[in-house]
Amino acid sequence: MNLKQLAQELNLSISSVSRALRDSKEISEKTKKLVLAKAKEHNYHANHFASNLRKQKSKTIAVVIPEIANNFFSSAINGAESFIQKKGFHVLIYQTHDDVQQEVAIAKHLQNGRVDGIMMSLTSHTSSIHHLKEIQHKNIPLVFFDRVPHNIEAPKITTNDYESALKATEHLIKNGATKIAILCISNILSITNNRKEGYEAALKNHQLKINKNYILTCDDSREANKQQIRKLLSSANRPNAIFACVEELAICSFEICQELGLKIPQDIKIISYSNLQTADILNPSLTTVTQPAYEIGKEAAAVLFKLIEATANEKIPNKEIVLKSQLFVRNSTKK
Amino acid sequence: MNLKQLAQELNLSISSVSRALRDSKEISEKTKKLVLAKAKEHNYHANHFASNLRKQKSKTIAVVIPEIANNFFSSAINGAESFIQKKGFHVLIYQTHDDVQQEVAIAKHLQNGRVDGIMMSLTSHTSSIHHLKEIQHKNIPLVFFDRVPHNIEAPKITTNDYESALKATEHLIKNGATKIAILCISNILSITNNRKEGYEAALKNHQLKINKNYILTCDDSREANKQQIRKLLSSANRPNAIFACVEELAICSFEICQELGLKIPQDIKIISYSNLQTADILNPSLTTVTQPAYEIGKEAAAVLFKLIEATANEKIPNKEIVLKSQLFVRNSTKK
DNA sequence: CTGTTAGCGCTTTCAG
DNA sequence: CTGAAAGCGCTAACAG
Repeated sequence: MNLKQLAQELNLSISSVSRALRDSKEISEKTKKLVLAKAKEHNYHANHFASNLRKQKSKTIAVVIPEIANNFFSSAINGAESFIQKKGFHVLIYQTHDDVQQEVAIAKHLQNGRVDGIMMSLTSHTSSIHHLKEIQHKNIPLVFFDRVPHNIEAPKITTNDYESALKATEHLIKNGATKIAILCISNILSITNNRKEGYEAALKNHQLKINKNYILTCDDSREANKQQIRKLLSSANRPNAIFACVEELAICSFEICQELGLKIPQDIKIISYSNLQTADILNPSLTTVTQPAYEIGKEAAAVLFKLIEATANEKIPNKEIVLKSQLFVRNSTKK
Repeated sequence: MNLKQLAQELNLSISSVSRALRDSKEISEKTKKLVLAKAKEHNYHANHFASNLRKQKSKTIAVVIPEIANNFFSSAINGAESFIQKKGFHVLIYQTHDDVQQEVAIAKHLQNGRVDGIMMSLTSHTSSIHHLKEIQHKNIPLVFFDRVPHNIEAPKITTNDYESALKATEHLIKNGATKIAILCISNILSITNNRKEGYEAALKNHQLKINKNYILTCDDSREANKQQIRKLLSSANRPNAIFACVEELAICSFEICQELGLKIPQDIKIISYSNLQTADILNPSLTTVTQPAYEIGKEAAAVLFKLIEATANEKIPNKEIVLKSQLFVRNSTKK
């Protein structure tokens, strides 16, 4: 069922029917009703591709993230969607699985014009930004969030990793920790660097030495990470606290502690960046620093729409918006 | 940059360029190379809408789920995507937020032909299936997973809720539970009914009476649910075990236990259906029954592609495929 | 208020 | 092997 057939049945021209369906004020109420009724009767829905081709816009936004089965990103999507939906747009989700090649492939694909805007969070290994520049050259509005590139001009929404890490580390120090290890992920990402810097600043502020052996850089291999942590926690000079940059590493640490018979928090305190909303309930010994995932997604979407709705002559500043993380200590926040 | 412009620059016809780009064997290797080089130079990408309009297919699949920020569904999407991507298709995700109206709106929207197939998991309140029938009438391949309707002919992928609930309840009984409560969600959903039936069967098998007061039907209001559980656990005849049909209800129970000073598992044992992969690590006192979320998504996608790839005369049976859940007891499964 | 018409950019016969 | 041309279904400028 298409416009042509509808028009024939109604003895109207295609354009009148089209206009009636789109509630144009050039059409009389009477015809509108007639058309609407017929359309409903035949369960007519305008072809998406034809109208998009004609209008050169799709009312859809692409969200590119490393992994969907990740509490942070799924919450961020939720925030983004809440905004996008209000605008009557749709969401197309692409996962890179933290693989640069896939990120590049997706970036190429998105140049075909199927979306009106793109929200992106990079893989841990993205260093070349050629594929991102290409998108910008095609004038497709582009906003980065969380895992953002530092060498490209574009709006970026991030959290204050530095400050949060500093607070988290200080929390450990205040609770008696003296030898604090940090578990990082890939150090290409700015989030890792910021978190590490916050950690180091906290140590300095409290006259604690930075011990290189206490700084672990982990990767995607769970077993290798556990081995590193095991070595650290079995060593003569083992730390009495751990700051995990991501939850996965905190969980690995839990397992190693159990393996080695170390008690939490007596023998060793653990604090973690976490986006598993229920983590603190499921495990009272885990103190967490929580990123406002939902808000980041929502804010990124809001900025993206500013770009989309901006007229050609208007210029939106490419500033970085920094949202605050929350230190979430179970004892002090629960009644 | 479009075909026309490319053709002009190359002194070729539009159709030749189009063919070359799609690697047609009607084109000489020489011209192909020329075309490919030019295309790359100009960073050309075929317009998605134009080619879809022409070909009447989009190589994209819609996945409709209640909520993305939910471990089960995000894992299911992951499984689906792994399959869909291999086929060179894309994924369009729609959230209903467990709202029937939104589900209907999405179903209507998807009739515009923007996707080649649909995977769907219903809201807890979907009872009318008119909007689902409409999709079928438009001959858009449709597959249901997890939250499936019982009164419509279509492929459905589910887990064996009955058997899993039975095993979970028996696990409690074997560990000394005699008064077992069940926390259900909306009883329109077949999953709830199956889980309840499994629970009841286990009780019968062990000569335990079914106590109506021990069967709670919860809804979307966290506070109301907690109030119900609080009442149950403060009552004179309080149960010594709980089987939670969803994790959220287990977490509520934890909180109430803490509030009332009940010890787990001494005073009360809790077992839960759970899809939070890390739940057992984060909380050793929680025994879980885990659905194979990833596999469900993957299987649903596989079945959907059978429908998509089936020729008109072929018929794919609309049978329900049941995947097995896993009982996940920390002590017995960890080394 | 309604109709005619010219494309949007691409694929695909059909004709050479 | 290459080109001309029709048309996917819709929208919007233009004409009445």
